[in-house]
Amino acid sequence: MVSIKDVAKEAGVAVSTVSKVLNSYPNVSEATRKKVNEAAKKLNFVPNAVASALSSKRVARIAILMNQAAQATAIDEIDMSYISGAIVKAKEIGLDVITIFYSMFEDKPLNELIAYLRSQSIAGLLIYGLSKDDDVLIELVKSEEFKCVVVDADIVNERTSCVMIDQAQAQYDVVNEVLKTDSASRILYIKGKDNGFVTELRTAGIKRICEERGIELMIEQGEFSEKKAREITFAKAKDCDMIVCASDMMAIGAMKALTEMDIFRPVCGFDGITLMGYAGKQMNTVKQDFYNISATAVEEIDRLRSGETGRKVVPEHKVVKLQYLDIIR
Amino acid sequence: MVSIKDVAKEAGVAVSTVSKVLNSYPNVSEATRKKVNEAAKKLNFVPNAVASALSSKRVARIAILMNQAAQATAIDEIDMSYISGAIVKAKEIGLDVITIFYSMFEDKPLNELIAYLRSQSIAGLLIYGLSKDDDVLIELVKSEEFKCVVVDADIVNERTSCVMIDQAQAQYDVVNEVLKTDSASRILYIKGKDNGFVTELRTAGIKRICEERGIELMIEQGEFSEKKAREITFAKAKDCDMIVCASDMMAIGAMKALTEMDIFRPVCGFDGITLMGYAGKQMNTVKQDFYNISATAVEEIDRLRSGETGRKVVPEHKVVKLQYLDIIR
DNA sequence: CTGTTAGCGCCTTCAG
DNA sequence: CTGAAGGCGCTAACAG
Repeated sequence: MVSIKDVAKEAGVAVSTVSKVLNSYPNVSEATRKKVNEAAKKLNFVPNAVASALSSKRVARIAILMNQAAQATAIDEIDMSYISGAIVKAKEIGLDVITIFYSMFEDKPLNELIAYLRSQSIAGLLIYGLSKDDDVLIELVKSEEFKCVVVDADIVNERTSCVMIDQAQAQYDVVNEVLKTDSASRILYIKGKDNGFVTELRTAGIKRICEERGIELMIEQGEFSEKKAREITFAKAKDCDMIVCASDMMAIGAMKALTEMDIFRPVCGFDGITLMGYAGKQMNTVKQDFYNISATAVEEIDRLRSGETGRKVVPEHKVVKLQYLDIIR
Repeated sequence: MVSIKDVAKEAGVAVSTVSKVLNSYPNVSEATRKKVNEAAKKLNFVPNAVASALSSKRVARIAILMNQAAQATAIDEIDMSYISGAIVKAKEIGLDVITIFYSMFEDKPLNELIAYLRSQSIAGLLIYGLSKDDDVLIELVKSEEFKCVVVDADIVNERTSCVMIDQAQAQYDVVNEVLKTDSASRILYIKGKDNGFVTELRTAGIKRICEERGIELMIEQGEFSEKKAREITFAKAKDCDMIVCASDMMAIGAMKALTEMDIFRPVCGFDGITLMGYAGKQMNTVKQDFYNISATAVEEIDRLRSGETGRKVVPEHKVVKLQYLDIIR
């Protein structure tokens, strides 16, 4: 392995000078800068990021914490978008990224998690898919041991920002959109798990529009589960004239049930995943841009790293109509 | 930050002794071992993996190279399984993992990629989704600059292993399975892109079974694209009595076309993704266990790291019948 | 069995 | 503007 020392020798300068060139310090003459660069190129020198981090005590390493089961699921599209958005943006900014599934620390106590993260010289955490049940993780965030950015959970403190769309408004908007083409007097709303951070927010959104329009609202708890939504739809669809679901997977379940029952009700989902196209011919949904949300989260962690204090970031959302033909590529 | 030195002082021993305890060297008395551990716990000491790596020159860091577009797709389930399988197994073995999308190095020359990997002290590479067009990556593997494990591409050399199921046999098996319940005299085979490493292998599999059974075979190139498969099906389905696709996405396209045409043909896919359940009521497929394939790949890279030479690893495959009800959870 | 002593490769004052 | 020297936190001979 060719080191900074070899480059120094080759260029006929001191190692410190090479280091300065590498880190583009201002006070180096153009002549020596050139000499050093040429020597580096000639020797095919590659700086060692590990040594650099150790020496400078400047770690630019963040961890992506995901709530991913070992089992693959059909909604991995969301997680995958989160991951790639984060990784690409992080590389752009010059941050090193490691991905961690928090199922790997399932029964482990908080201090073990912290120890692992510290041993890995993690400077910041990006947390996805958090629910109110994840005590250890929530403690972790609240401990303010690390700079954190939490996606889709409303936690903010000195060292923690959160990134989430305006859930209530989004739920309002998607229903508003459907009501432009379909009328409703009784809506069946299949909400998410009570331990989800977004459940109440979305529920508030649909409540508001129903009140405004004088629409009757039946709320059921679908656990974010396709199967549960399917069952609920079987039981309740006949009593309503529109079905609104707090997630795409539940919307798919509802759609399948309607197909089997052979009745029609407008249905809308929430996440805007490609998979929606397979559920039926057409469906309204909030289109969340997970890739960009994740990129935003990385920018936010960078901001925290530079000493700024935590805040709430609210990306834009859109409402779209997904149809089968949209997704054929 | 509390370091090994602080622990040494607290325990009243030398730093080297602490180091030995940490790395569980044999020649340390039980008494001092205990002293050190207590001191470490008391000071809440966490070893610095970066420093350790630098000092020992023993880097246990691998990179996952993925061919993932920025755009999310419906088949992310596969990539996600690959990623989680690799990360979980790597943590088990004690390997550090970073994920890289090779789209990030799209137009960059080989040496830049190598420089990046070297700067990150990468000891081994896990490569997924490689096609024959990826010249730079193939060069990278052939350069033997890093230990590599390539998934689903038949490249082996001194420092490179590959992991892939027996593609020909799998394609044979799935058709064989369908033929147990449906007879066919003319099969439409929608194969993958010619630049794919598995395309010819799978094609060989179906050719063999058709020859054995005296079944006529029509082969079309579907580019692994749902849309293309759909078009092909529209054009050719009437001339055949069974459709076999070299990927699930193409099978879904074929299924959709059949539905629209309102005709029935047995269809089979290849990957066994959940999404298949949305395409139709029932479909045969090769069930690849991506999670475990990826875990196997990590084990293989660990083996290479320990000095063994490259080889080909062939995991088991299964044939299953996927139906909508299977996937409801 | 334990401690001393060099580094790993790089960064960073501080003199010159 | 450049170089010498002292670490960063840890490991690895080598003595003792």
